[in-house]
Amino acid sequence: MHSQETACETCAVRHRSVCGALSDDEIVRLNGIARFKHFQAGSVILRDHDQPDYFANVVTGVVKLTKTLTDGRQQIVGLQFPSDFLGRPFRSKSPYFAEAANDVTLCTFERGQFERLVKETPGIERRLFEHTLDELDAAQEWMVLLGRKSASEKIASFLLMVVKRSRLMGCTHASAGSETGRFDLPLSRSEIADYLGLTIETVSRQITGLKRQGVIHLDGTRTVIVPDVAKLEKLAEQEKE
Amino acid sequence: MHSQETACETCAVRHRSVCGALSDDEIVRLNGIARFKHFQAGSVILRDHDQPDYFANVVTGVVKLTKTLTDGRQQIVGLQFPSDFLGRPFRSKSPYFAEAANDVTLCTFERGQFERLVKETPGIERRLFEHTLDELDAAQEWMVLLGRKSASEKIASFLLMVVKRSRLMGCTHASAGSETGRFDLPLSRSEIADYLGLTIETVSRQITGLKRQGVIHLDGTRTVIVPDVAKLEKLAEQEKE
DNA sequence: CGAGAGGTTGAATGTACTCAAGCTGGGTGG
DNA sequence: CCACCCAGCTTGAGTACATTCAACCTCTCG
Repeated sequence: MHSQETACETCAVRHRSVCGALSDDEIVRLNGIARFKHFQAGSVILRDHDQPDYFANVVTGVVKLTKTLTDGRQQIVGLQFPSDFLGRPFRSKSPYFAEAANDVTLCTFERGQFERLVKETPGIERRLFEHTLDELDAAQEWMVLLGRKSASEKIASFLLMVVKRSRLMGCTHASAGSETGRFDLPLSRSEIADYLGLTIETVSRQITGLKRQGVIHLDGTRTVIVPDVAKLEKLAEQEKE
Repeated sequence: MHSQETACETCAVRHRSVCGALSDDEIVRLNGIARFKHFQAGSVILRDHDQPDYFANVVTGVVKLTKTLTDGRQQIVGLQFPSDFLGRPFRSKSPYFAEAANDVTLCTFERGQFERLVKETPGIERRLFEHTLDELDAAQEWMVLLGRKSASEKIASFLLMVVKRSRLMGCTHASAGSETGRFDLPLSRSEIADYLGLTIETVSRQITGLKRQGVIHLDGTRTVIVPDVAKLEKLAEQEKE
């Protein structure tokens, strides 16, 4: 892990991230306290119950947030994609463990400096609030998945979510009416299991099932091709309305 | 459901709710736009995908927030107790369906007026933000429960959560070292099932099990006595650390 | 007293889990 | 270059936990 200078003007996630709120001269100030940090897959970003010493935007890669029971059972309680914010403002202890799911680049802001900047720039706080609301929406949708969906619906919903988040960064193609997607899974089978409240074997079986049905194709074990996203949507059992 | 005047000075939840942020003269302004509304058990407070026309603090009773799949499966994604806030600021549509679990009193603020007040009183926005962070923490803890806990652990965790929330309003007694609790369940068996991702029969069996073990006593079907809270905690399988 | 909602209990079933073996592909060393 | 190793993944067989289906209980209300 090493740090380097940033350049907000050319930042790929600027408009989607909390920085989208800032005027040009505010960006200059932020630029002053921002540092890129790189993490390779699997490395720890934030220990639970620790006081984090920086906040961050995810620039590339995916960060997984996990909680663990005393006997070791794990649950992923959130995935942070590029443009998502990392860290709980106004909270001294992190409620979860944050880890790089694949290679990750963060745009970090030293805690004290960032908090000062937030105080002087009301637009940022509002933006942080909006991001927190998005996170809450995502968590509550996931509660429906965890509590009420079958294994196959869980897998379909998960793939769908990854398609949608990848699409934001431009990886899907609308071809002849039906949408097509091709993307890399940011998680291993066992991590998918921890995200969906399943075991690794069940995840594997369900993915194999979707492959047999022709709903997805696999290239290797991580790359997924979805010939018809609508078909996947039907299997995911969406929310009412 | 009917409305009536409020008196913030004597409000039981004032210091815990978002109003805790306000100075005396701000409270006077808020008092001007606040109206109590009563809902009897089972009545609809907020339809999903509707634009709500007011925000509210829960004053008494419990509000359940549910999401429903197209085929009717339900999941409760949140319970709002006295002092909790109801409504998503900066969002036009409610992501969930809100219903009075038991008889409920809300302290409501008409949408437009409240948004104006928030704009002029930065302390309120911060307070709303803090409440949203609490809600997010609760949601992510519940994800662990839904994804990774067994039926008996789920029931124990649920009872424990109700004990803790009831204790805040003063319903437990510390007697001779071990804590004792006596409280009414705000939910029916079938609602508990929808909160824990179980069926009503499983909920019933697990409660019977706890009763047989002597971990809880029942007075009627809704009133629970917990002779030793610590025993319940052991069965709930807490989070690490 | 009968009806009905909410709750409990029992028996059978099924979905996802556990345990175990086997496969695959990338990396290492002889 | 090939053999080997190992982690990650897949597949199979048997099991367990929660579900489903069904009957019955209990309390309240008309």
